[in-house]
Amino acid sequence: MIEQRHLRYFLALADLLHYGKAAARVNVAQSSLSRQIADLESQLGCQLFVRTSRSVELTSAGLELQRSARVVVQAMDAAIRSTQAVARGEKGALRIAFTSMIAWTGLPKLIKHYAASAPEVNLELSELLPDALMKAVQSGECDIGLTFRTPLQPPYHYRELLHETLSIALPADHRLARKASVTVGDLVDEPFILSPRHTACALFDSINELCRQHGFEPRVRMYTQLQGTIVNLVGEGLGVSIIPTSMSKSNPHSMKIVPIAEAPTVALGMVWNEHNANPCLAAFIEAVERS
Amino acid sequence: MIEQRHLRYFLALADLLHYGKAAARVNVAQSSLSRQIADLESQLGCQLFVRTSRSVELTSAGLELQRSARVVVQAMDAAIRSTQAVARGEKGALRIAFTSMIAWTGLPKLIKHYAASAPEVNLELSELLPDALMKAVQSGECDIGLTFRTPLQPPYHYRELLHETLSIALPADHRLARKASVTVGDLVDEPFILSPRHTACALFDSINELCRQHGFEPRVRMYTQLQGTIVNLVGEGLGVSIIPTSMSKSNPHSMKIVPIAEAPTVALGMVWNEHNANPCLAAFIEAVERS
DNA sequence: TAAAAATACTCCATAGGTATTTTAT
DNA sequence: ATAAAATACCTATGGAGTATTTTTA
Repeated sequence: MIEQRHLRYFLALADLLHYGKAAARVNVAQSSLSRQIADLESQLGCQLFVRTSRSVELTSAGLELQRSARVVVQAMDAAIRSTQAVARGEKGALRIAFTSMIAWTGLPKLIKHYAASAPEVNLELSELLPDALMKAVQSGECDIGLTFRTPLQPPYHYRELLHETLSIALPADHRLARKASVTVGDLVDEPFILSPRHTACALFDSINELCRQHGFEPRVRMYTQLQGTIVNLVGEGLGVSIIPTSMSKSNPHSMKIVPIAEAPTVALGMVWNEHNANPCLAAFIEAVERS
Repeated sequence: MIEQRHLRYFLALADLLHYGKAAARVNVAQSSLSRQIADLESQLGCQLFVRTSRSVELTSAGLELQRSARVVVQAMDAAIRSTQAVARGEKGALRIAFTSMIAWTGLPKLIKHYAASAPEVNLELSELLPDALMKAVQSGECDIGLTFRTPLQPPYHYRELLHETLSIALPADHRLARKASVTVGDLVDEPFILSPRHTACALFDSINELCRQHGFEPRVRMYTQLQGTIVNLVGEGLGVSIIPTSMSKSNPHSMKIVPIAEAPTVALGMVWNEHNANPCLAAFIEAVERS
């Protein structure tokens, strides 16, 4: 059977046209090269070289093999490289799911940083609500989820990436918006617009805790899943809310954003399944740890 | 070092996803295949399969290798095939030289026959005068020469392919053209138009011999190298000639062609150098022998 | 005669085979 | 309990090395 070895030896000899030098190039003794070339010729059933004791020349068949053997060894080289690149997570596809509000936080920067470090990885992004996102991570439909803090059991993992501060969001023409300072305590009796607990558990609990510290339970007039929708509804004057500060970018003119004295935060991070064998996932996690 | 063997075994396993069946396909024991795959994985430095005792599955790296390894083995296959095709003279280039008059004889049919049997061989045809043709064969500028009979010493060879009968060529309005029958003897005192001896030795000698049999030496009024030119000059009434009969096709209306009783012929054939290593040459000679 | 390819001979690494063990269902 | 992969162990092919012979310019 003709092996890569035969072709490598052959190419060295075809290039140098000297058994001794060609043998040195491929790091074997002259006799070994001689026998491998003879073996190759006998397997092909034709002469590849015309040799005298003073010169070695390619036959036309040899010339043809030189051309085509180069293709073979290059293909082998490329196969090894690309396979290793895939195994290292430098090539392939990574499916990232994120809750819609993530797009307004610092996480896009993180994805951008990863994308620059892995230019041959195709990213498939999908926007999902937090509970659908967890299902997607669990089912393997996506490799990484970017969402609110979510305590998980193995084989699922959560890794915290950043904290978003929370701010009070008031309609621009709200009576409180004219006051010099507003605190969470001022929101007693105000109608809240929030995401349901199952949609954004960590955020919901933070807000609830905050209100309880000021001695009241928020009166929730509307529940809606997307943070972007909350911002719009507040802007329309339908209520107040406590939102991740960066969400204010979404609708800056119709709202007043008031920082909160206690500087409460909501934690954001990534979730994944440790049994997910996509090498790009490990590379992603590593890239995130380095940045 | 990763060899073709590794890839062939890998492709079998990637295809069948079962060590026993894959081993059977490549005709080795299950244990051999198992160790070769393990060796391949260790040389690549990555897992190619996820195996349990009940199932074998490709990893993403394995999937990439399956794609790229197929390319490698196909390239190897193609390299072997094309090299052997060149060695058998089924692929490559054959440089054929011929004296101009050959184009009017039966030899084009022979070239056509060969060309059909060797569709991947590029033919490079060149028209040369007989002496230039011999030089081209000797220098290796061309592989085959089609010309008049030429006795040669090794390493050069002449092989006779066909005999062209000779005919008397008269201008259509010549006084002899009106006679019921014409023989070579009638050409005494007529001005001949011939090729110089060095240009078409065999033809020149045949004509001379013919005239001598009729008791005269031809009076050559004009020498010109190309047979086509002779035919035209005869047509113009500048003299008579004895030409290969098939040349009459070149200028049929202004000439009278008269068969010669003795049916003399001029021999045509091919010449080549036995040291010429172009495999297409051997294939050509063989094709000519078969036809 | 001298440079270089081919060959003779030896050694040992490893591909391949058989038999057995391990593993997960 | 069973199917299937991995492993242990053995054999022998053949790749590689050294030394020598052959070849031809």
